[in-house]
Amino acid sequence: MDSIEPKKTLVEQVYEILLDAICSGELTAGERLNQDKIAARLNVSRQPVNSAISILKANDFVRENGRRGVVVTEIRVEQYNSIYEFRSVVEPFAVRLAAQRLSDTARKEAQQVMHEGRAAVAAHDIKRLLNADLKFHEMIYRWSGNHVVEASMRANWPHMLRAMGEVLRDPASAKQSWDDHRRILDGLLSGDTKSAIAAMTTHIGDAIEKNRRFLKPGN
Amino acid sequence: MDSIEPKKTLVEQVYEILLDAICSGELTAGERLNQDKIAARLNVSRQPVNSAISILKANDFVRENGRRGVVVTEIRVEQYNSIYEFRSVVEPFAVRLAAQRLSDTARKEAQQVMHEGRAAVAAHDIKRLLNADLKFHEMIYRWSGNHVVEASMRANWPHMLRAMGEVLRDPASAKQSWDDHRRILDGLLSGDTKSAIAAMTTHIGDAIEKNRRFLKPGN
DNA sequence: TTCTAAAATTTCGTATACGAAATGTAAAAT
DNA sequence: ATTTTACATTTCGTATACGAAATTTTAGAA
Repeated sequence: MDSIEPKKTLVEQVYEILLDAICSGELTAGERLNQDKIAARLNVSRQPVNSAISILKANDFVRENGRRGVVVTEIRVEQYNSIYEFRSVVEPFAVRLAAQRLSDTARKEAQQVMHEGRAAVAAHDIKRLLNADLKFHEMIYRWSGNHVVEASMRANWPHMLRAMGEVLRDPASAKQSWDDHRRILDGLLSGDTKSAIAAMTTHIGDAIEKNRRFLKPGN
Repeated sequence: MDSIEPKKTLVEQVYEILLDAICSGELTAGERLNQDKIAARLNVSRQPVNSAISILKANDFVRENGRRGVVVTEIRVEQYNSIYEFRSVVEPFAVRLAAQRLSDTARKEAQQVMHEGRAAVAAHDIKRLLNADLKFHEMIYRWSGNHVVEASMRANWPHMLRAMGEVLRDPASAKQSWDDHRRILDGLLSGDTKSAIAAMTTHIGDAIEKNRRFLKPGN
């Protein structure tokens, strides 16, 4: 029997909708958020919208306008560099931890995730690719058994989504990415931790390189 | 001329007050937060309290009760292990980055922070020690020039505060801690990056060891 | 007394109301 | 025509109001 799902409040729903809109680019950087309009659009009162925006602000997805209300926080290339610099240490670390703590169901789970990833590559579906990518890395974080690793990366992922769409539009990059994923999992599941870590390091290094190429500086 | 101070909203003020109460132990783990009482206590309406609690919930400082309202999230020893495991990689990394990006004012800043740290040790003042410790590590994060490192550690710091008080109550530990800090800064400022990183690694390793001794399992 | 069920009370999420500050507009003064 | 100033409008932060769900209390039945 499954545990009871905790019915989401309007605040949480609004938060998720707004965050998704920001990450997908529906709300562009610098764009102002009008509480009345959002409330009307979502058919709720202004109150849950106001609360949701407070959370977005606390998590740095929007910032004070100075004048009135808030605007979507601009992301600078510098911030992507920071995220990738961070990942270049944390992701291989997660692999190292995962290697020590692999569970019995890992192999089955890995198969499913790889399958979905390959399908997304074949389908050339950006949204699906982003989702599959998230699933892969979240799986590694989970396997690491370290909740702080999970939480820290989860905090950064929405920011990354805003850039990854660009990179994954290139089919060759998408395929390369899942070849890397394959190599990481092979290493992990065969007990060859060193090569798994090396594969992850390369994977992130490549991602940095691609971002540098696809993202124009000055953003 | 200084820029205009961004007057804090009630929501932000309430959030900070509640977070501080949680970190300092004034609100204990498992304790329920009553919106009406908090609002009355702080002389505000329930509305900003409600918003602040939404943020606390999103950041995992409180959790749904199941019955009514929210309670302060319990911290398990396992979570401290996760935080320290995380720090054992991120903190030396921050030192490595800081070494590459040291600014001109670093030496002066280091002196001030060390001075305050020594004073706090001498004064046997826990609150002051916690604050000085935070200041030291925040300085390193800042020097790293990586905002994600800064943000990730800032997210974890409140959780850590809840345990650090215990450890720093031991004067010997407090002194040891600032001897470590000294060694880290000496390495950084003299250009001996390797020994700075090694000192930080030792520092975190010691902290893990102390936590293991001071914190009873099962918490 | 102990159990049960209905009534009263709490307490939350959300809607609506209100005042203040910022923004927009239009008429008067230059 | 341009600038200034007074007035209207927008829009936010916060207070208050309201309904629903959970909890507690109360009262009657066993």
